[in-house]
Formats: sequence, structure tokens, C-alpha cells
Amino acid sequence: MEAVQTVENFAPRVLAWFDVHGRKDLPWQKDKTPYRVWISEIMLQQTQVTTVIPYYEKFMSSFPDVYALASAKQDDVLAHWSGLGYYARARNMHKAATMLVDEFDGEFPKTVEGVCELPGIGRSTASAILSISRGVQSAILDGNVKRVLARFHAIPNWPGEKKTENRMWGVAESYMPEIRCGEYTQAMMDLGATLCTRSKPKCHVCPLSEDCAGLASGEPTTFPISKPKKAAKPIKTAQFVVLQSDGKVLLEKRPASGIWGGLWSLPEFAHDASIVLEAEQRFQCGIQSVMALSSFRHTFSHYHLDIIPSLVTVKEAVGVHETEKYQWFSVDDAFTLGLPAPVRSILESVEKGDTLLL
DNA sequence: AAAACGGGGGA
DNA sequence: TCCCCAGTTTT
Repeated sequence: MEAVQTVENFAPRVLAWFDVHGRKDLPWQKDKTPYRVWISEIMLQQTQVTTVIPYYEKFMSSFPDVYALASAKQDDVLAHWSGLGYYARARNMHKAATMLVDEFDGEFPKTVEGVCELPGIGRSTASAILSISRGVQSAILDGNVKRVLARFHAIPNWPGEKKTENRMWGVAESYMPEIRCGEYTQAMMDLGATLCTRSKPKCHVCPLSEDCAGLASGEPTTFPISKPKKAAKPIKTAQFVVLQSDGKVLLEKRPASGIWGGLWSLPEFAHDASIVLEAEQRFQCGIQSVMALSSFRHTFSHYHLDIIPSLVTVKEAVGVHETEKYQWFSVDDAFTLGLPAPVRSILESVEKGDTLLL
């Protein structure tokens, strides 16, 4: 037995389902002019159907056509948008209306490329408008369609990846039928919004369930796979001490490998260590004063380091012997060495005298 | 708390 | 070309 010829059967099944279960009496489905469909698509990008309906009705009665919208005050347009969010889209829409009137003679462009020239309209929205209002054979790829296709093919990649998205565009176009284009677009949106939902999809009544790879996998909701999370970086904390004596600061040479390998850094203390106790113990010297410097976060590729720097002055450098590992430098000389960026920054603040408190 | 959403705009 | 953003809902 041959596998089901999906490309042949996909759209007919979706359309047959739509004929029975699809929504056909929404306000923007009455008089499907490009203008009315356009406004609905922009509103629906960000809000559920039930919320959009009253906004749409009011918007249409105030701005019944592109000329009314183009000649409206931006404030008035924004007032009609108030509560929908993403106000840049209202501004884009208003701008697009003036462009349509001034440059397109009030007529919507006939091609996807042309419609995409308008601000706020990209490939998917352009295809939605043209297929629904004019029957143009051009596929959409909004969140609903991405979910349906990702499940149907058990696509193992995140749709946010350009490569994956491009492949999905190819699939979407390949399923776009030659006839009933507008209804097919509507049907795919309805399928995603009412059946193939993010959680608890109603696979048992889905017209595509028979050869849905996502369902076959047993875990359809794992598709589309979610954004790869960049393993929340651990946060480490350390105290960095600028030990200062006689105008010089003590630097510590880092081991050749690992973080900041071979660079000159500042002595580090555990975040909960007492500066005074720790410094006297490690360096056998009398502390004269301790001043806090501003704490800040340094981020590595794999963790955050919260740095708590302080400026510690000692009476004499006695007890702090210079070794391979520890050496005294004037701040000016220190700047000529290889220093980790945060250490350089701490020394700069010391040089400027940016201490916080005694 | 984090991801999703569709397109714009800056790196 | 890639990445981040807006502003709200959903998970």
C-alpha cells in the first residue's frame, strides 16, 4: 500500500472540515474587501477573535474605507486602538492608509510583493489579505499554521530558526490549493485556533489525524518544539580586593589555563568572607581601612559573576612578599598589563576615587 | 517566570 | 542576515 498522497489530499480535507466546522459569520467575513480584511488581520495578529469583534465594529463604523482612515487624525486612530496593545501597528496602519491613497490611488496592490510594501504588513499578512479578499493563491504562515504544519510533519526544529521557517514556507505553499484559496486560508487559521491548539489539541476530530506524524509520535504537543532555552546561566559571587599600600596595588597572576588564564587579576575572596579577617590571614598585614566599591555583574558565556569589589589599605607591605604569583604595581603600570575587563574597570574606578563608603 | 505572537529596525 | 523589541495573553 502506498502512503497517502498528502499534497493531494491535504487541502481537500481541510476544506471539507471547514465547510462543516469553520466560522463564516464573523464581521470581517461579510464584505470581504481588501480594506476590511486588512484591518481584521492586523487586529487579529495580537488579540483573540472575541476581543477583536467590538473593536472591529467600532473601527469600521468610524473609518469605513481607506479614505476615511487616511484622513483621520492619528490620535483618533489610536483612540480606537486603545486597549489592543502594540500601538505601533495602529500607527503603521494609519501610515499605510495614507500611502494607499497618495501612491496607490486608493487601490490595494494585487501582488504579495506589492502589499508587503505597506508598513505593518509582511509576507503572511499580505497573503492572508490577498487570498481572502481576492482569491490569490498565496499561503500564510502565522502562528496557527506553523503549529499545524510542525505537528503534521513532526518537525524537529524550532520554527524561530530561519532555516526551519523557510522550509515551512515551502510546505505551506505546497499545500495551498488552486481553488477556494480564501476559504483555505481561513480554514487553516480556524484549524489552528480551535482544533490544533497549543495544549489539548482535539486530534480525535481533526481531519488530518490519520497521517499526522505528530499524533503518531504519541506527543503531538511537543510540536512545534519550543525555543531552545539557553540553560539559565548560574550566578556566582566573589569579592575582589584592591589591596593598596604606598600607592601600589597587589595583583595576582592567574593560572595559565581556565578563566582569564595568565592574566593579572585581583585577589578573590569568597562572597561571604570577612575582608578584614581574610586579608590579614592571607597576607599577614595590618588593615588600615576598608572601603566598598560599586558592585556589578560580569557575564561570561556560561555564567554570571557578581563582583563585590573593595579597596583595602594596609599600613605597610610587610608580610606580603612578592612571588611569581603576587606582585605590587602602581596603578599606571597595572594598566599596561593583561587585565581582565572587570579588573581594569575596578582599577579605573579606584583611580578616579569612586569609593562608596568607609 | 517565560514563551508566544508578526513585523520593524538596528547591528 | 540575525537579533531584539513592543505589549499582552497563555502556559
